[in-house]
Amino acid sequence: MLDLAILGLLGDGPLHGYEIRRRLRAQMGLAANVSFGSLYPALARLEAAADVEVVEPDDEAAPPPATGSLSGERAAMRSRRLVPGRGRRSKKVYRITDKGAAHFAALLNTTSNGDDQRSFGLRWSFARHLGPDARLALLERRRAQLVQQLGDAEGTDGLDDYARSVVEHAVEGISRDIAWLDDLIAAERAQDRRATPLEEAHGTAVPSESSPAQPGAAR
Amino acid sequence: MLDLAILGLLGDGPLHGYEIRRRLRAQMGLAANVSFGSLYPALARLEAAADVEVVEPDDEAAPPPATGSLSGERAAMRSRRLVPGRGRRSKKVYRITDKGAAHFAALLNTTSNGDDQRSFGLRWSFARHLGPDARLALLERRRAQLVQQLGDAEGTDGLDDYARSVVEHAVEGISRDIAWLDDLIAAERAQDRRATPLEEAHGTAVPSESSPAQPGAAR
DNA sequence: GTCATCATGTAAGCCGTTACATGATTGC
DNA sequence: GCAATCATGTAACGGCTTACATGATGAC
Repeated sequence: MLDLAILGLLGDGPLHGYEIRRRLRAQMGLAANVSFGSLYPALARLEAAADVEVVEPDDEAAPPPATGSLSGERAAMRSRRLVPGRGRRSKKVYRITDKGAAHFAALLNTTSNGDDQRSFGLRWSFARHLGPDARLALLERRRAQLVQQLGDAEGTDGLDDYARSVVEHAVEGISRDIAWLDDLIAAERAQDRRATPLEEAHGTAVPSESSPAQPGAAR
Repeated sequence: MLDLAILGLLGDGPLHGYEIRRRLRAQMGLAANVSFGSLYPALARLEAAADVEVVEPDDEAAPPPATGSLSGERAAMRSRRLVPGRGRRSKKVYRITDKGAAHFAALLNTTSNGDDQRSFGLRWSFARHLGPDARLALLERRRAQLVQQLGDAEGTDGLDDYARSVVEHAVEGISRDIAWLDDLIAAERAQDRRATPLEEAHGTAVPSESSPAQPGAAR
């Protein structure tokens, strides 16, 4: 799960560990309170597996700016600017490799993982890397989970006011999450219909980079 | 944290492991998906520490029904009914000891613990065992945490629609949680004022079992 | 008599945290 | 030059999950 997050962030441009952590806090589902004690070993592991590589300071022009993502490029520039001599210490900027990109796609499409709140938020953050079918599948799997959680809640008999308030608040939160998912599902369906106006939808399973995403209706 | 939950549930009457797990799913903040692999070792640990003890089948009349809590007593009866000969196997019903009750109080009042969502939900479920001051402190500590999380979120610049929808939804959720806490805090304050109408509040710090709880305004 | 469910337990291992140790950069 | 912050790393440890193994009970 950490690997997924790291590779996904690195997909927008090279970053160093400290910055990766900052973005995880700020952007991802939050509560993603990754500590250095897990982040750096994870980076080392990914480097050993050749999923990422260290960007050497005189290493420019290599990454084609085709994929866009201004923020990532800006961050890379900033870090390059901040390293004058690089006496074999200080910042270590990582870049994702082709192998890493493939690994990322595989992780993202893995259906077997237990999607708890964080896992779902993380995956949905990277939804633009998924095909329309995979997006819908992800949303509906999450929805089913939440519905089941609602079912588990049962009645609040025998609970005092404090305990009951916790359960009721939790139930409200889950209900709102389900409503949110329903909106997202509707938006996805609408976009799919727009993309293929008079076609019978058939085996378009999980194409990795089909429509340009950016539905504009995701709220 | 698991210990806290177990001891708290056992405070309402004897239970066996399977039932404890069922209640954790159903009642506690949910997502408390404790598995047997952690529950049973925890019970064994608590038993070794004399925080809980096994109820022997011909062991009745011992616990005075003073503390109330119908559901707990009913569960105990049921389990007793279900054990005819008890050939040294099947259900193991646990009861909390005085030592365990003290341990529970200590855990509940511990302020140092990192209160994430679950931890807070769990503690607030047991808020009736806390004094008015401790209750308010718990609420306000949690509120401060959420406010800080909101601050960490920052802007959503550079994010695509998918990632932005995740962040925005998370922010909404946190805002709602804060509003909920504000309601609870107001209710607690109102109740405190009702309890001590024309007194200057001074050193009433953390009395463990003062007012009979059940404020009736916690929603 | 056999199947589903209730019920208890053990073992291996992952994933991540806390605490510690250290070096580089920047502002005052 | 000193402090605060940025930045990277290691080591010990802990909690919880998964998978496995087993026994009792009740329904049909």
